[in-house]
Amino acid sequence: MSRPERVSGPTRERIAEAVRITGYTLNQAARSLRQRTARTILVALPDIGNTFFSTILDAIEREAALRGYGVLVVNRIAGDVSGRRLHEYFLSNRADGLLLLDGALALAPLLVLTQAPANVPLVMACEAIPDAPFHAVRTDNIYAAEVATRHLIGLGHRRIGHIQGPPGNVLTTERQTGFTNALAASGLTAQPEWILAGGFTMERGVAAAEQFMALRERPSAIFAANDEVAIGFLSGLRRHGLECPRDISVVGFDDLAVATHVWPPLTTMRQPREALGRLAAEALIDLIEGKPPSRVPKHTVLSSELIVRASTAPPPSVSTPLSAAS
Amino acid sequence: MSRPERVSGPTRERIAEAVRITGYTLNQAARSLRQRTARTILVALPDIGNTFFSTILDAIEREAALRGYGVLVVNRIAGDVSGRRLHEYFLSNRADGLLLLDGALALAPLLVLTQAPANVPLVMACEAIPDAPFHAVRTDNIYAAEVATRHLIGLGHRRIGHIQGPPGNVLTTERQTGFTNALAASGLTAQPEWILAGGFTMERGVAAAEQFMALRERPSAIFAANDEVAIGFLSGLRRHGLECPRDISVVGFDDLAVATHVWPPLTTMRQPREALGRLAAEALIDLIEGKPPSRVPKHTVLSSELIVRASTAPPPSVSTPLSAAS
DNA sequence: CAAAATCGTGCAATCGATTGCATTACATTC
DNA sequence: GAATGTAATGCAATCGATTGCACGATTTTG
Repeated sequence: MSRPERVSGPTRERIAEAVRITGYTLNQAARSLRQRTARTILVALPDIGNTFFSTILDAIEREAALRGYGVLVVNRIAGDVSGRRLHEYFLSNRADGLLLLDGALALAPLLVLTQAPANVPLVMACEAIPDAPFHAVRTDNIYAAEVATRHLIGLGHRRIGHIQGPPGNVLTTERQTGFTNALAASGLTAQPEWILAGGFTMERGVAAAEQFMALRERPSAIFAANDEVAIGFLSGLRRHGLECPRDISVVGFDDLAVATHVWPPLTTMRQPREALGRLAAEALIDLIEGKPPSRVPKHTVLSSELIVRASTAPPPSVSTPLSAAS
Repeated sequence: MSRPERVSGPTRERIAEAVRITGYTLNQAARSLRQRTARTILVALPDIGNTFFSTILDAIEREAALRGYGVLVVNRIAGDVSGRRLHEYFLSNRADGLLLLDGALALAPLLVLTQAPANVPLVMACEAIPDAPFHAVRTDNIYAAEVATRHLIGLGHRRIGHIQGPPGNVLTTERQTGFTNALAASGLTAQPEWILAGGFTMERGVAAAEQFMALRERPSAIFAANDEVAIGFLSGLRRHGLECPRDISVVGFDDLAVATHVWPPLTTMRQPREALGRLAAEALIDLIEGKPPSRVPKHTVLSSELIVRASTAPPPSVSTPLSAAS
């Protein structure tokens, strides 16, 4: 069944006919055993419940199905420090490759997994562990954060703060770096207390709002590490009577579907989630099926796009923005 | 390895030791082939990208992992009318059971799947196909819709409308039935044009808002089939300058995480999503591992809870609500 | 103490598709 | 026509864990 080109045309037809009549279907377990292949990829996520990831998972599943692969999911892998759970899937031959959407895992167990003798094909998506020798499909977070921050500067804001992502996450570092870069390029700096502890959840956004309200001197604009934390932040501010964008401007990151529908509609950096998922799945399956992978891990870098909505406006004191058009 | 009780204590220890030294792990493909079992369940979803489902998937994955099962996901199965894709997973022995979260599938192919000779264990979750002989874990949608509608009536609303779910979905019918029941019990009826075409997405909610704005006589309150459509509806109304709850009250359904953080925070029926997912996975795995299933399919019915937030208030004209406390 | 029952271990067959080699049939070349 | 080559088919071995039976050792029972 796996190499029909070996038999002649007529015979192939006879076989197809027999398959039709008897309703034969290939037993995947037997094939897996013999071929040492599972036609399945394992997708490891930090949190399926998060729309950001579930949309990407959607794209992954679609691409994988097209190429005849099943998709196994493991969620909340962060707790699995030793990578034990992931290892088991491969040692037991249940999956052919790993698509990793969590940059917070320990590097060592992953190296063990990808190097001889295991040699598990691995592609990281969205969150790439820095300097790790893995293929990755990601966006340029530093640059995108610069664009977001420049947007605020362009509107005339001078006191600009940042809500961080979760501690220890690559994206947190990158987005904050872009933020700082953009400020520096305009000769601005953020007070240390304007860097608010955050995370990637709405609850953390609410907490950041409390932290914000307690500030002596408040920024007039905030660049939030993602949409969820931005939405929570806005919701928290509202309880204190602050209004966006009248009192404060907020930029998010991701462009979740809900970002257009909250009030005010959120200005944000749109990440090409569909493409991220699709390309990552493609890359992984190519790696699985292809020749031995090139020694240098390839990074595919997609770009994000600024989507301007109503959550950003010139600061209260400035009536004529310096370069709002940019 | 699969029945350690067959060997004596000392021997078992020696084996454990050998496993440790050699780093042996069981080849799942070989076991699957011999045992005709995959230790994997297949979860079929209408849309992973939707938070509602992804949260449930989260719970399913957790429960499955506890019991040593992997989770394969198939998304957007609605397009697969013949059930071909689902069939293949079982014919090829890749999964031991099916957890179906989509009530919109054709019944016939599912019956073929669950009956001899295939006999695939199947549990439906959330959306149970009516009168189908399958086990199910679900909530009482009719009753919950009644509760939601009664809440509006209790606030003093008399002109109450409904945004429907997607056509052909069980939940659409059930929630509308509960809505109509509650009105009838209070001697009220909804004008036919107050029943707005909707769906389960924010986009449909925006469209429903347009439909709403075009009405001659507008309801003072709306019961929406779910939170997403409610959020889209509110967002659409805002563009026309209508304010909630001043001009209109809205009740949603599901209690998505974002429901607290939109403006105004949404009054909604909370569905126990974590429990739905967990119990469904439990039921399915019991079915897979257990004795031949009882001939009568069992429905586990969980209840939803009214969460009152700021999107509902007495109607503009009524200053003293009749029984707002209820 | 013999007979019966129980327990533990060893062994060969099995699940079903794939794989590479051996064999046969047929076409091509000198 | 013989020799060489190619294409198609047949066949047995293989992947690795499980399964049930057979056998020997040990304990229980009459």
